[in-house]
Amino acid sequence: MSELGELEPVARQSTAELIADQLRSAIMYGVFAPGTQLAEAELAARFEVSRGPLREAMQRLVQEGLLRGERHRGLFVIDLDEQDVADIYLARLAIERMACELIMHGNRGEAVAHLTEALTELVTAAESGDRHAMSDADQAFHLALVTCSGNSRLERMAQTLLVETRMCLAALQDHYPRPQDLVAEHRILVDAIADGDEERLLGLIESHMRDSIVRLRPA
Amino acid sequence: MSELGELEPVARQSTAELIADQLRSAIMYGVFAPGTQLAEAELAARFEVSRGPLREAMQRLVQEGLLRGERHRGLFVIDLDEQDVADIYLARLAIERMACELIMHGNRGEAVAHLTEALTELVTAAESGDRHAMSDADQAFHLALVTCSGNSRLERMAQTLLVETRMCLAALQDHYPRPQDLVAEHRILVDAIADGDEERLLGLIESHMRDSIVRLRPA
DNA sequence: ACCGCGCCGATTGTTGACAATCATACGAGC
DNA sequence: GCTCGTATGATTGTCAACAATCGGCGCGGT
Repeated sequence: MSELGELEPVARQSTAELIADQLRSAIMYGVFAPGTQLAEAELAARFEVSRGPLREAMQRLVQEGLLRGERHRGLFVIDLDEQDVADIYLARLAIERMACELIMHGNRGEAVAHLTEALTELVTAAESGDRHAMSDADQAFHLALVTCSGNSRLERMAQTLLVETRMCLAALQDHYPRPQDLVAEHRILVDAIADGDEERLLGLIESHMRDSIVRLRPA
Repeated sequence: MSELGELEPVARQSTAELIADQLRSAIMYGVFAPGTQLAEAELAARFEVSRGPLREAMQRLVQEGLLRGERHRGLFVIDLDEQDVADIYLARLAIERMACELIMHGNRGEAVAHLTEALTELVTAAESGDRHAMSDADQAFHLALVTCSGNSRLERMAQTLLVETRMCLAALQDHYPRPQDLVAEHRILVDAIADGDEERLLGLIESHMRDSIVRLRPA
């Protein structure tokens, strides 16, 4: 074979991780609305596993902060108030700002490549007018941004925060910007990176987040 | 009774959370060195619970990134290389920097009060010369800093990062600054907050983290 | 009518047993 | 002598049953 280096250990996710991914996705898209109780028996039956692995998966989400547990009563999807919205976006700002700095002082070229691709997806979604697809692309863009920083801890944190962001959008009637504005907002980010203009980039990210907070304020 | 508002719901932690806290602490202090496998049967016997709750607790730590799982093989404490050290401190910088900003634009007085108390503990520890106590106080100070920001998500992230920080210190022969320097480093942070000098504060936090990275470099 | 009490179904918490997989040691074959 | 295949013990993954707790209902008392 031509290259031997790209051989990776065969991915073996644990059952708990598989289930956690599905649950996280369901929570993210609002399949389980905030405050909803997750009944063990019912979910276990649906996933066709026993309650053991399911409980392991749910404990992961508790640790992640997506579920809140009341002893002997059950696990519930967290509810998000205005304070949470602000907390989430400010935490994202902290993470993504650092990611931007790392990108600017790291492999900028690769980041531009990946983000340009993510931006293309966003444009496609915007043209389709599908809000769901736009949100997906938006989320993917920001995750790509953090991934490009090369800091796996930032990436993990961003992942959770993006899920919570999506919960806000689902819960708060999706106060989303116009498609063309959404694209423009992200394009200028890529441009700033490509131009190597760190100061501008950091200002843009900050506006991006702070604007989102006020946009979602009058829930 | 004089005040009724301070009544809190009786704390009912789940068994998984209790166990997770103990395990996290053990990992943090290096009781389980990086790379060590956590044997279920042995730990379950030690905690005097069955493997069920123990596994739930361990899944929490996996989600937290403190354990790495290999299917059908077991769970292992993550190992930390030089890259991880940098990742951890830069992630901390992201979090704590934002915490500083929130404090400066929020309830500065309360923050100064809490941090001054934490600083006092640090001084006491420094005077005792006990490295362990100094690390504890150092960690408590930084956690207090993030807690004062009032952002629970930042707080949760900081908690995990501080555990990892401690792992670095334990693994890398505790390349720790001199006691008086440690105290000074933190005192100027409190001073900057008290003075309301945000720019200085942010610069200090950044130095604090970046210096730590280079200090731990020649492992 | 209202409050307290106790019962009952339902759900969560926990356990021990069973199945599947892995790591190691041993022996056969080349 | 080395490699490959196999048996074995140990550990993880999964499950179904048991125990404990919760929420709601009805009953009796005041």
